[in-house]
Amino acid sequence: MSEQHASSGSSTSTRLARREQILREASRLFAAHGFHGVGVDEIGAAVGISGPALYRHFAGKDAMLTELLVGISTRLRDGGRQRVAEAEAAGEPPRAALDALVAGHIDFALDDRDLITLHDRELDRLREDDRRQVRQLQRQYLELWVEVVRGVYPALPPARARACVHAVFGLLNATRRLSRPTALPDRDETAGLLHRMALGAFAAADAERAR
Amino acid sequence: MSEQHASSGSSTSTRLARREQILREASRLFAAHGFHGVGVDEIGAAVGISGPALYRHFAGKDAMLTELLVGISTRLRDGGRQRVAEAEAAGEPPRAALDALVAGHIDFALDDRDLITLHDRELDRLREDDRRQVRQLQRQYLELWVEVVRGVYPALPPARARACVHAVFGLLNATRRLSRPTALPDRDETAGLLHRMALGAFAAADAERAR
DNA sequence: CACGGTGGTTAGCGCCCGTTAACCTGACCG
DNA sequence: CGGTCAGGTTAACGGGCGCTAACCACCGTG
Repeated sequence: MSEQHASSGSSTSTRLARREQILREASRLFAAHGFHGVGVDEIGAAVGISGPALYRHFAGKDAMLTELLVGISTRLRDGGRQRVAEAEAAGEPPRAALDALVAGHIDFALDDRDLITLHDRELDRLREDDRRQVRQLQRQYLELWVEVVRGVYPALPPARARACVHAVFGLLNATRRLSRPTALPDRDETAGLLHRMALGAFAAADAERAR
Repeated sequence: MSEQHASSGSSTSTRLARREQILREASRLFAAHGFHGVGVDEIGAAVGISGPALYRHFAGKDAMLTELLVGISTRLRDGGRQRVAEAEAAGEPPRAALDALVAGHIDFALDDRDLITLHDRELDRLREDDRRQVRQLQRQYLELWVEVVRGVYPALPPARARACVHAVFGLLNATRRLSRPTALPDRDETAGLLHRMALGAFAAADAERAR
């Protein structure tokens, strides 16, 4: 309401930077200790301010988690849609769209590990209406995948395709577990490995149909 | 200390049943709301007693989570070892041992969904020494898989094999997400699908070596 | 029949947490 | 130069939490 006429340039930019800084640290802490395991004082300390000062930027602790989850779900869905649209506009075969989806998800999982963790761990900590919104975004992202997968493997029944996509999400999101301690051997190498494993899993799921 | 001479038969059995009942409900609640999101009164209410009565059976809330995580990790490791030993004793090829591992893990993931959830979500809520114990059990289970996988795909370097096993764990553990709402189409069908996807992922990981 | 132990109960304590209140400061602006 | 306001501070409050204390009922045994 009161941000229509952004007054001074520098103050606005610093304010936005502070907000993003808080969100980044909050996502790190939530991913490490769980939403209920992190106190507001802890989040404040992580950005150099202390405790209640966070309420100058967010309505409350819940609001931070909500913004994180809505943001990540939206980015995943929109990024996926854009990649699929680009592949289709280029007149490429369905396989190329699936490649683009897989590559995009892997980039996301490798670059924003904390957010991926929150994304499938802390959904139930949201208020009812926010949870519904995030779930809708997640479902739209999933259905996008299902359509593309069924384009590549038309014989796969929808329910089974949905299960496959869930399973591949699990495979790709396992990134958070492996690259933590082992100082990932090489980013591109890991990405390529995950990419081929995901495609191999889909292919094997389709092969099952012809048993 | 005081349990050497188990006195009355019936009281012992009911006591053990009550303990297991508590653990079952606690795992369900922890999986649903997170360790910090569940109160002891809530756990007590789930088994028909109220609040502090739990302290007749467990030293505290932490002890319940510890027992759950140690139990599941031990079961996974020992079950895996037994299956591999049986396959090798029968003189079957390495592929059979991998099949047995995959099938065992799928059974576990389908039958004990809550425990699988806790297993990779709430590890960091343990006290330092307990966490180390659970992590060691998990690592032994993982290394068992790595050995078997390398038996099937000898050209796969160890570090990469380890990453593959992590990824496949993620794929198999994604069960918890899919069978919740969709009233899983059919248990055996789901198990078969996951089984083939896991094997397909491994095969694709090996194929990458020959790029 | 007294009695000890097992497994409950309710009351309450101390602590921590999310949030609000009241106050302060420094930058920008008329 | 005075005023406004964004963005901090500390103090405090209310509630919920894990856990302990104190008490009690039942039940099998000497």
